[in-house]
Amino acid sequence: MLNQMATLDRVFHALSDPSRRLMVERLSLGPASVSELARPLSMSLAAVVQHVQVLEASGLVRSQKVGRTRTCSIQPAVMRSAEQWMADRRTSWERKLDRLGDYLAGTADNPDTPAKERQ
Amino acid sequence: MLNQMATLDRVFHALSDPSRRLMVERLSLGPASVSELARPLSMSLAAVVQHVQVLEASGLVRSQKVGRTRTCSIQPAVMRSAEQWMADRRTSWERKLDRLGDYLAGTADNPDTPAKERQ
DNA sequence: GCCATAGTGAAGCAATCGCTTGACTATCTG
DNA sequence: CAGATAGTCAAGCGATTGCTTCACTATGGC
Repeated sequence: MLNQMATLDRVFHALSDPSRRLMVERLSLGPASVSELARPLSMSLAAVVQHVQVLEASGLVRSQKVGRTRTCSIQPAVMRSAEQWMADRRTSWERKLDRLGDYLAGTADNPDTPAKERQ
Repeated sequence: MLNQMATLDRVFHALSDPSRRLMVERLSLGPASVSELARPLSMSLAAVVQHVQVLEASGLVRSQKVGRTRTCSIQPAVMRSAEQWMADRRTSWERKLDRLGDYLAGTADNPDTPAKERQ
């Protein structure tokens, strides 16, 4: 729960960069080498390697070197946990809105009901 | 699609900070003032205001000032679109893995099948 | 063996981040 | 009205980002 916090830091930070998101999009179609990831990116290969390191540190991507090429692939676990974090907060808020809607509908003909929310 | 990119930048960046995520968690329970958001955070009120501005610029949070207090609340739309982005990439990758599994299972007794993947 | 390919490591640099402080402005409350 | 509360604005500062360049080390194909 303490470490989970730092993981979410890294995952959201990793995804906050458009070049890194492009790499993830490419990798969602299948594994790729670093040079393959670099191809559409108009920046030095060294810069791409640094992006790969950020993705790898976040747990979103795993890579292994075979011969002289490093092949990267997606690791869906932490992606799912970041999704889950967002879904939990969002649905919590949306359920709250729904309950408020029900409350307002239920008290429309009974306006003297106290403002305290129902469970 | 061009603007969507920049929005995702801001949303993921906004969520990459633990203090801002804590604010979102608080807000998922219901609206709150800036001071309320500041309470558990051991930093100056000015810093909290800056965090609120980041959240607001991302579209995750909306706020309005009444009297001297600014009340913040969650705006679930962009949260959902960030979730969707992740889910799309993750499921694309997972479906790919599934097809690979099917392929390997289907050709277990027919190892001469070419390596090209099936559609 | 030679040369192109694929990556690594380190230094450096401008821009951005997260935060502080201090001065200031409203808005309530007694 | 006096003082506390809630927030705003701006300057500044150290740390981190996202790059670059240069030098270097494998590895692979002819």
